[in-house]
Amino acid sequence: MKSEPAAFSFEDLWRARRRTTFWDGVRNYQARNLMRGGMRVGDGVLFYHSNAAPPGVAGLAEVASAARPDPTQFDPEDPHYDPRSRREEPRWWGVDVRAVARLPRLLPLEELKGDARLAGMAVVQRGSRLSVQPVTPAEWKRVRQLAGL
DNA sequence: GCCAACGTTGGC
DNA sequence: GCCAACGTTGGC
Repeated sequence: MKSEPAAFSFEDLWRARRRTTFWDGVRNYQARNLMRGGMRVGDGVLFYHSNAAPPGVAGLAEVASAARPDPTQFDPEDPHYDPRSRREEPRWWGVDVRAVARLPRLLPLEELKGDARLAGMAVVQRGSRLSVQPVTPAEWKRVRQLAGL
């Protein structure tokens, strides 16, 4: 799951109450579908810093709730307000995410790209903009290994 | 700041 | 349903 650290970093999550936050603001159907249908409580999450110097995996987290409607879609004052959303049929969903482990070091995208075993990983593909991406068990293990865990 | 890649919108 | 225009993402 990607976040711009200037907006919300892994350290922000680590310091949050119960190290948990609701992952709101996702406005992409593919990413929504992954959160709503592709996640189970307890699933591992790679917390990725995008638009950062350097970009990369900043920490480990986990899915901490089932998906539920994102309240920001109904709030006209919120930048993620979506006037097309109706409460009877919410368009945008999110999950709770809980920080689980800091990494000994940030694992830069450049290293992910340089690792043959991660060649298929979504985040290393050219033009990969999706903010929520699936990670295979093998990729998960390899990332942990590279990060020094 | 640049710009390629991508998703969405809306005219037709 | 097509596709050009547009806005956004995100690496560099």
